[in-house]
Amino acid sequence: MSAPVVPTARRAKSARGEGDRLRQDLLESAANLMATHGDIDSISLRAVARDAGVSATAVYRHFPDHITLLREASKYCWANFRDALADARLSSDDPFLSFFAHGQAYVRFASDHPGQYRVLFSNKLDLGDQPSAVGRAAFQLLVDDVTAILARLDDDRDPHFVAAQVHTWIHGIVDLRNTHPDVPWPATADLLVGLGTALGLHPRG
Amino acid sequence: MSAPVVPTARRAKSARGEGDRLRQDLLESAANLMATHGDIDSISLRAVARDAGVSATAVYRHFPDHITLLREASKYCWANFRDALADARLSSDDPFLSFFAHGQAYVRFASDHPGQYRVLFSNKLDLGDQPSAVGRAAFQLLVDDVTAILARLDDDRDPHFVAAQVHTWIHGIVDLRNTHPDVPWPATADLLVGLGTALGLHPRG
DNA sequence: TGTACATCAGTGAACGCGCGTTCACTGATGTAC
DNA sequence: TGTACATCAGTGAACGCGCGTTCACTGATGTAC
Repeated sequence: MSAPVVPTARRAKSARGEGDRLRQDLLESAANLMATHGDIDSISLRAVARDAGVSATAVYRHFPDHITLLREASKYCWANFRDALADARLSSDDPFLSFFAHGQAYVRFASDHPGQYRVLFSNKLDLGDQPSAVGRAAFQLLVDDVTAILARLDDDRDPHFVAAQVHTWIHGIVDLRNTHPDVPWPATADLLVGLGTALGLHPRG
Repeated sequence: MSAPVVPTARRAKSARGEGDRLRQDLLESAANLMATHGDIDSISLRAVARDAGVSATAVYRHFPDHITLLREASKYCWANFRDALADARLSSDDPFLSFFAHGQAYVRFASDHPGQYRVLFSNKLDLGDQPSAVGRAAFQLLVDDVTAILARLDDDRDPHFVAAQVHTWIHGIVDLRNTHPDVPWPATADLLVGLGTALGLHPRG
């Protein structure tokens, strides 16, 4: 039923005190597997170990069990997402540009790492509070952008509501494109411009 | 790792010539498992058989293998979706009412059968052409609604583009709500009204 | 400077499990004569 | 009307597999004396 199991090259043993390197490598491997596979809880501990070039038992030196490995890998994806958004932060304080840059970073993350994106926003695994804290922070970033834009436009709509409109719509755009690449969707850029127009978030004039 | 395996009540054997009843029951069971589980390709043949109260080998009387069972179950979900939309068809030919009824039916299907919805719109399984034919038909229904509405409004936007806007947005709304029920989203009804307003699809006056 | 020893970063065999699939079978029911 | 037989709708044991996890181990490296 699954792909044939092909061991990758054996990983060189870490030097004395550098044992944490394997931990990072395992998280990387898990994130890569998510990126290609797209579904978090069918990724096996042994597959992650194989991808990292290490025996399955070596994983237990760094994670107490399978589920914790997956949870930590999910946090790792959230951290990547946060970094991608942070990198898009502009020195300019133009709220329209900031909004646009964040939107672009969001869409790019989703299309560059579709599996990781699915882990973040289409994940059934119970992960505790930490990752959703990053999610809330990202949403707050969006609320801030929208608040600044509405202020510039003298628009008295509720920024939280408009931010929720933006998020639900963008998610739909990138999720449908990721899961149905065969369907002839309009270009993402056109849909994003259309979003800004429909929601009245473009600069006037 | 998984839930303990509890056999359900043994199913009574079908009478002579009614062997196809089990086939339907297996599809029902698979759809139910998808509805609770939400992920199609980690549903085992044995779990479906167990849910139907039948031995694993009995499945092979109706489906050649595991993957075909899942594919047929996916088609079954698509048929359910099509029926849900068809039931929403109104005798009225008011395009605004028709659009609203279809939207409501879409959202209700997604919230009543989140697992089946995920199978339709967030599914990685390769299923051939048949189900996406239903998907295209459903999208065409949406295009028809939008075309009629734009005609009434003397609006010259491209109906395909506007329909894609509607679909991406509605998908984002229901998908985020299904996968993140804990997040305090605005009410779905408010988001749908907001969608109609933002996209200029409400009747004038 | 040597050496005994503790620690670190792993390995490999083994377990019991659920899985998909194959195989030979069973028992009820319809049908030909 | 009886009876032999074919067919139907399944069952249950068995297989090899990958899985998560446990266990005893190995070999390199740092450290106390």
